Amino acid sequence: MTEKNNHNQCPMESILGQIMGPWTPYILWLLSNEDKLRFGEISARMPDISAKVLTDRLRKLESSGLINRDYQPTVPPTVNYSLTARGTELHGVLEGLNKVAIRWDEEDRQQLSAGKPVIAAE
Amino acid sequence: MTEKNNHNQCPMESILGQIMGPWTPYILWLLSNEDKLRFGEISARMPDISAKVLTDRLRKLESSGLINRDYQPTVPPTVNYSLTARGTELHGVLEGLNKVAIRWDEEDRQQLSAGKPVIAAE
DNA sequence: GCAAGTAGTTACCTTATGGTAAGTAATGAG
DNA sequence: CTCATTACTTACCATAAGGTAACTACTTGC
Repeated sequence: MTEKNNHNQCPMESILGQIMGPWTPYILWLLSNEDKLRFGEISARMPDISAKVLTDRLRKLESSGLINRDYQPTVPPTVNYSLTARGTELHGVLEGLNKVAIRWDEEDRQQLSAGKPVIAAE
Repeated sequence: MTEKNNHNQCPMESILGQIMGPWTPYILWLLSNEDKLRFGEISARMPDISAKVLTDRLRKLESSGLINRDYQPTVPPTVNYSLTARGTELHGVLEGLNKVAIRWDEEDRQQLSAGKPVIAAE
């Protein structure tokens, strides 16, 4: 990790350390929309992440208290992930971010179809 | 980068690719509160980031169109960074995140002073 | 004429991160 | 008896990311 340990300075740094990093917020976003997903379902929605890394992210989110891991010892095993109460508190933020994302995406599309290059400034 | 290129799938992935990653959202958070900061000021507020990495993050944010770089050829040089119009659109999201961060921080402090260990579950 | 000050850049090296492939457990199907 | 299934774990290796130190430019102050 680059963002060091938590509990040092401002709360913002601490929360960023928990939810930032590759894939992590996207996982939260998926779970915040579907309330329960199996490992394989998450994996299918994120084809570019390897099982190793996905496991790692899920473990970290679990130890931060943001997601629950529900292991059912069926054969083959069933593991469901869902947001904790704390995890659901991020829903509003993630939704807000998604709205911005959609807006920018639309703007960029229009720019693109208008013939302009790629980068939008100012 | 791990989150690959942009413009593939959903807008969320694209925006996360731009603002995610170590330090980046914190830089945006700083700029979204102070509307203009010199390189050295950002650096002072983030003592753990090296000049090399900070430069890299600022360049990437600039090329994403989220911040402006205003280089004044004084001696010694003055370089001011500020959010672009697009960059300011993240203010609400960052503020929302900060509110959650502060709430969790308070909760964790109370748990801590109540004697409980470290990790909060469910 | 030497140091200071800002905002970097560059080279070099170490560490962290991530991918791939193989293995594991338990059981039901064929 | 073997395969398929799920959700991993482990070992091994390649690449990416980041730190440190040194260096640049230009002018003012001493």
